Amino acid sequence: MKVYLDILQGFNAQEFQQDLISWFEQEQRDLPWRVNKDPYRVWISEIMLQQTRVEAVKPYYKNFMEKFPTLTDLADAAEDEVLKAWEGLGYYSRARNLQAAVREVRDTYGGIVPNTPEEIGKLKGVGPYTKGAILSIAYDIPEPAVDGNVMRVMSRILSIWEDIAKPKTRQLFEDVIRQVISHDNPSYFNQGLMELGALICIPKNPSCLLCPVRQHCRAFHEGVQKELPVKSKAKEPKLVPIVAGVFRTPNGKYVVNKRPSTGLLANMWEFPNVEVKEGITNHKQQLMYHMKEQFDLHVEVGEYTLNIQHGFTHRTWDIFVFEGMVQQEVIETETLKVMSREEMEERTFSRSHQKIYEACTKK
DNA sequence: AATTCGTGGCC
DNA sequence: TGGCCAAGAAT
Repeated sequence: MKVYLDILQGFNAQEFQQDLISWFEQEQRDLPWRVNKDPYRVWISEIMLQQTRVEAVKPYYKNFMEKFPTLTDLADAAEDEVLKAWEGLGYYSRARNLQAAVREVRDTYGGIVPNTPEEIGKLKGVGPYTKGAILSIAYDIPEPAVDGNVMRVMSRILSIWEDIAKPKTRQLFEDVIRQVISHDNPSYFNQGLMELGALICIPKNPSCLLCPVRQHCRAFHEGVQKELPVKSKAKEPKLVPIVAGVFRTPNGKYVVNKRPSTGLLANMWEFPNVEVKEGITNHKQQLMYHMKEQFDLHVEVGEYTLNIQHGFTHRTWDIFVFEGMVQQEVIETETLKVMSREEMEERTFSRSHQKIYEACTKK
């Protein structure tokens, strides 16, 4: 905490609050979730706005409020109906967690959204940001609500050069906000910071000449507003070599398996494959060994066919594809099947394996 | 701490 | 056109 005292040295928090809040009173956008402070309505908006743009949320929010006007309506609704109302918004676990949390409020808190950090923070889908947003906006409680906007704005205002991509950095900004938040109007203070980040203090080419708090902004005075915030890029994806086998049975069908129900590409179908262990150069032999170990299948591996690269956020698969034949009858299980082309068309394969499929069935 | 989870808009 | 996101949370 001592470190932050240096950051706030000479910063006039009170004038900053006034300028920010006055601006928000004047310039705030007319948004459907700003008609009142109903905690339920605020809650829904905050969940929908997670990682989602305002313009995308608007129509969903309106529709959602017509279908589920009160907390009780949402709690009593069928889950399918809720998911249907969420269809197209993305991050669907938000909808499931939201309804579970709303039911928790109905059953445990008599239908009243709790107003303490401890209680509200326990609700499913309510993390540090959403907790502070509901408490401040709906209940006028001076809690930080630190999202990407707030970190960008405050890193410029106070010239903070910590990497905002690191999870730990959010804690620093929460501590800073606790020191400078308005206790008279925490709602407009928090919303003002986010609105400023959305309209003026935008990521690229911020409109500093229109900014209501530029006289408080250290980055502006130092001319480094475009250098902030510091946000490290995701590190270069690691190249992961993989050997995959397109094995056919004597009657022309294909051997495929289903991925585990958790983790990367959960439940998707694919051609049998294995990550190449470091130092192993004999791909053919490793694939044969994998088929024996994993599926107890003796296979004959033919010649190397093609190479495919497929990118994810943090890794790139470098797939070496071999074609081959199975030398015995395949015992099918839930996760290992022999399929014709027609049967495969009806299953879900990951993109990478669709590429393999197309390449190997073209001829 | 690192991964995963969706979608549409932007330059 | 393809990266880069945008009012994060769960695991």
